[in-house]
This record gives sequence, structure tokens and C-alpha cells, in this order.
Amino acid sequence: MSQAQSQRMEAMCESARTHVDHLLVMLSKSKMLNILYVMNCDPAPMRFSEIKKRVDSSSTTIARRLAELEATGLVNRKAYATVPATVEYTLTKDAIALRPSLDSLFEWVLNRADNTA
Amino acid sequence: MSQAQSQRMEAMCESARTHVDHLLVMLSKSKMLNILYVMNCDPAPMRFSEIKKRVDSSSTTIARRLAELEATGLVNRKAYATVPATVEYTLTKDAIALRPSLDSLFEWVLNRADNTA
DNA sequence: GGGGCAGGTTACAACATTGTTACAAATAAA
DNA sequence: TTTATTTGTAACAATGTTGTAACCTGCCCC
Repeated sequence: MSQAQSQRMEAMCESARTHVDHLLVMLSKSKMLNILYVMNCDPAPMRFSEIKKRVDSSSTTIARRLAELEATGLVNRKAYATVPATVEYTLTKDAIALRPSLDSLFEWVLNRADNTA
Repeated sequence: MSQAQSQRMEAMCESARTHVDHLLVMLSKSKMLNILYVMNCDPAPMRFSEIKKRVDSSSTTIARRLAELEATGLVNRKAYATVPATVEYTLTKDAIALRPSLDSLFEWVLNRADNTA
């Protein structure tokens, strides 16, 4: 393999590693797993206030997380010009693919919480 | 159901919710998923320096995370009186039960990082 | 004596994140 | 006209988290 090829390959790996890190950092933010979980539990579009209620955090944090999820392409945001405003969030296909992992993860968490309680 | 029963039940739920939150907060700490993942990938006991190398973080953070994992009962720490010191970490049975979830989660992460790169 | 090794700990300054409060906008109801 | 509603945003102080640099043990080697 040429040096140029090798460098390109390293750059690619570097890039992939960066993307992996970025995703992990995002998933590790506070309330992120909670949000993905509640949205996964109920496939219907979910409103801001409903997410906030189920996740139990401040508007600011929920808004920040949802914006991050949208920027990463994991949720879609649809605003309706009602009064007062209505905004619905839905998981994208990519996020739905996370469902089995999240289910399994939360099953473990709930089970462990039970046994520790 | 009596009021006393109802109150006990609420207390239990409250306690479980607290435990769930605690676990989620722990799992959401920086490098936590990374550590669990590298330890899950290789079932052999792993030394501090090896974990640090694979996860790529400061000693301080790795030490903090391992201490938290140990306190939560997810890793066991064994120190040997060699010179220089040798310390081995292993996942507990509870943590090993997390394996399928983590595998699945990381599969999703790696796959998504690839497609986004 | 000096240096090196593994596996940390401590202190601290720099940085990141959080919740709170105040505010906005549009309209319908009181 | 005032109030209430939903879905946010902006600013900010308080709090939490991070890495760095210094240090520690115990022993071996030079």
C-alpha cells in the first residue's frame, strides 16, 4: 500500500473515530437516553410538553437535547401554526433502529434497579 | 387498597425511580460506555493501563470511572503486590448481562458513524 | 543516590452544563 | 384589557466536570 493510500486510510479511520466519539458524547448527555426511551416507547408523534413531563427536566434542557437530536438527524420536528403553538417530535428511521438496543438497555437498568432497591 | 399500602407503593416506586436515575446518570458519564465496551469486548481481566490506552482518556477520569463502576458493583478490582503494582479489573456478572445491549448499541453507533462519515 | 515502573491521589484552574428567571408571539376567552 | 396557553430563547449565577502537574509507594537497576 502506498503512503498516500495509508494516509487516506488513517484519515478515514480518524474521521470514523471522531464520528463515533461524537455520537457517544451526544448519547451521554444528561436526559438523552431518557428522551430517546420515552419517544421509543410511544411511536406516535410526541409534543414538547409531553416529553418534558415524561422525562422530568427543565424546558431549557429538553429543548437543548431535542435540538441536538434534530441536528444529528435522530428526530424530526414539525411545528403547527395553532394557538398556542403545537410542535410534534418524531424519531427518524435511524433512531428507530436504536430501539432494540434501548429496550435491552432499559430492561437491564430496570431489572438491576429492582434488585438493588 | 389502604392509604398506608398506597403510600408504601409510592415510596417503592420512588425508590426504584431513584435507582434508575442513578444508573442512567452513571452510564451517561463521559467515557463510561467506552470503558464498559472495551471491557466487554475482551472477557479477560484488564489492567488499568490497558483500559486507559484503549479508552484514551486521562488517568484521573479512568480512575474515577472505575471507582464508580466498582461502587455500583459492575466491576471487581484485584490488586497484586508485584513490583511495580499490578491491578486487574473484571466485569461482574451484572455487567456481563449488559453485553448484548452494549453490543447492539455499539453496532448501531459504528454503523451510523460509517454512513455519516 | 537517582531513575524508572504501575497505578493511582490530590489540588486546582479552566471549562462545561444546569436550572432559574424573564421574556416573546399569537390569539381566544373572561 | 388582562389572562392564559405552548414552545421555546437569552442571560446568568451556581454547580459540576475535566485535564494537568505534582506527588506517592515499593522495589529493582545502575
